[in-house]
Amino acid sequence: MKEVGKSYLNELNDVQRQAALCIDGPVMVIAGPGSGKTRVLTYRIAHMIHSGINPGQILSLTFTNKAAREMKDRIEKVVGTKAHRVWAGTFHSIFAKILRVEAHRLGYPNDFTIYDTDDTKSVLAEIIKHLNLDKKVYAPGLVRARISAAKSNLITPKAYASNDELMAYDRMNRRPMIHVIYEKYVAKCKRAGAMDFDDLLLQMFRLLYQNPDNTREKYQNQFKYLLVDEFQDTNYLQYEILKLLTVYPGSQQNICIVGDDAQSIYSFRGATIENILHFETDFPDLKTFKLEQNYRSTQFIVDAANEVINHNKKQIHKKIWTDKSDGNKIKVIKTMTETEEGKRVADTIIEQKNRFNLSNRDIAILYRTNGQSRVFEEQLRKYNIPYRVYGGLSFYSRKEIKDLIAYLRLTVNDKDDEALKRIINYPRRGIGDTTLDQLSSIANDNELSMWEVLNSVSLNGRNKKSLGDFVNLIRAFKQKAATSDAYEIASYIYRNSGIEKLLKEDKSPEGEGRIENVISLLDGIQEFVQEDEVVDGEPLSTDRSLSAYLQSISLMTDADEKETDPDYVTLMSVHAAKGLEFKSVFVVGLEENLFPSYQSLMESNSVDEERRLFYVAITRAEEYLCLTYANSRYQYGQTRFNDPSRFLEEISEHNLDTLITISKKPSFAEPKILGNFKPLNSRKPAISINPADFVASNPTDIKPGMEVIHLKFGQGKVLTVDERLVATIMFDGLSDAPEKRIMLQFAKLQIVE
DNA sequence: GGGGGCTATGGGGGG
DNA sequence: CATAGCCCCC
Repeated sequence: MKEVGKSYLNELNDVQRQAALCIDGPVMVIAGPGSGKTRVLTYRIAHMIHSGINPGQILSLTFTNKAAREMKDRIEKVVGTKAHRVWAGTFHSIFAKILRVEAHRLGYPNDFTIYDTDDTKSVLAEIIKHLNLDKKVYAPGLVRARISAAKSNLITPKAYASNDELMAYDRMNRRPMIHVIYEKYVAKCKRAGAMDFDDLLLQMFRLLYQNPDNTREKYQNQFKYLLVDEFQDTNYLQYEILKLLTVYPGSQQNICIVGDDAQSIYSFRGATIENILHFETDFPDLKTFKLEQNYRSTQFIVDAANEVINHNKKQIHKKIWTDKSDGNKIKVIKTMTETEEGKRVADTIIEQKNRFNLSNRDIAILYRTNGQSRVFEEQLRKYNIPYRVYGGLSFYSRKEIKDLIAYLRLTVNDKDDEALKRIINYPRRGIGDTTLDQLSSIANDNELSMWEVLNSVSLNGRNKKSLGDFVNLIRAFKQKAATSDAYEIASYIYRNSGIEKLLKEDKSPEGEGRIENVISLLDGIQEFVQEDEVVDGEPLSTDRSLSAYLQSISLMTDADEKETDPDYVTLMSVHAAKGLEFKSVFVVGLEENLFPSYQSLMESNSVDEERRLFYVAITRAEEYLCLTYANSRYQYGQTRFNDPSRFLEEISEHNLDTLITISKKPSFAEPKILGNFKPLNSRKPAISINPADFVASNPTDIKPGMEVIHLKFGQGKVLTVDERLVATIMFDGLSDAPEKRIMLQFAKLQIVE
């Protein structure tokens, strides 16, 4: 598309155009789902650049790297390669980039390590152990959450200890030592030259607030124009950083925030909608725009979404509407088990592909928890439908990848104790737990890194050689790293650390998969080194060091990886789907205790957040929306029976397609046997099998020839019972393998009178 | 110090 | 059900 002048502005509606053109002073855009928010942001930036603003002065913060990359691509289509000069990225990645230049002013090395959640928990576990605290009471995950919340609210360890509310809360939960752990954790990270995810924000804040060498003015001048996407998901700390960058004498306050309170789904990591309210008072000259027209979805979907979200009381008033009047009603599928749910979804995908000529890439399956992906994967595989699972175990969290990366990390930053602990005995070199404990104790007591201990203290007999070999190995790597690019050193380490040899010993398919993964990691490093893009006559990046590479991947998630063949069905969590859209969307597992989640039902108010999450889920759909739930679900080693999700009832019937009740044999689903079938929109949620009504018969009473009901398999006839009380039963409802062997002592059978 | 097998425990979303 | 952690034995 060749653009002359500013004709791109014709592609915006009135409100969108006003929001895009209003580039001076504070602006707030409240943008409903599918309202063209990204389009506004894109054209706004394009317009800025067209108006002569230096792209390098524009800072555009998003929540995923993917969103940032998309935006850059779209800006590039309008303004050309100058788009690359825009600072666009996530809060974490942009700040990490800045801190790589500035960290030394705060007492960190510029090539600091970024600790992921696992590293953090491992550091905490060590501190908890060292303090002789019970690790069951001080569960690292819990402690991490407390510390993370403190950092996100700018509460230092000292402030934490003198904060009555926090201390009282910890005492009440019998964890009065959290503030001590917090203090030690901060010190230990600093000693290790490491920042956790929260530190990337916190240290950026310190850099601006404490202002060493006038860094505050430097970045205030650097970033004259700020844009923040998904503002409802920012936390207190992020907001304070934004204020430091924009609120100062003489500032033009060119900051544009875009958000939707109805799509706030990250309060668990400290996001607060309060920020929107504060924004209005902190920037009194604010101009507000509301984008209310939904261009994405058809009428039934928009209506349903409005119905659902209106159950939340606290909201910024807006009315989302669409002019796409025709469309398909929302399909609801109920199944007996989660396996059947997977099968029905796969069937429906085949049907949609044939009837509506959809490609795989038009289709997404969205779930509340990553663990739900498995059944859908199995069924899609059966039908040979290509799919891609996002989230869950990311490439970089695979063991073999983490192992090699740990070598790279230690080579770059020898103070990185977490990396050292991971590889000091991998591959095995006879350094066991005892030695490791001693090392870490000495390190803790003397406030040294383990590497420093290894290099200074003379260790006793038995391990002397293996420890010495390890030190020499890492020294050799460090020496090589000084003169090599990231790829050369990484492949050198792969070959010489013993990892290659170890992996090649394993001839199993899994083992070969691990080698492939490591090879593709090395390929990725090579790609990084060979990056040759030139913008405005300058190379995009010049730093090909290992350190630069590690930083580039540490904030990457699975969802950010490049597509090779783009025609896949997408499987992802609802959280990960935010900002995306698909022609056809399946939202699965709509059951109480799953969506809304069990945890959310325990805490007051958090059902509202689950509802917003559901709102996000259904508004991803353009034309076809299908909601599914299963009557029973195998969870945590047992069959659970959950009511249909309350959210289903919040959609009125005229937006829904006929409820499909699925069962191979109708008799299985007949109310007269199992009872309690009710239409979906009745006041009380439908409970197809109420476990409370089910009375298990005494195992010894069950004899061959009897008709029995099984909670999961339905009705069947007992064929035999053996001496160990194992019955063979022929179930009416099971077509594949109707004969099941049931252990009567677990009493899931009721005799039919 | 290493490895196998058993038990207890947890169990959400992500940068 | 998965995994971490523990115990026990080599």
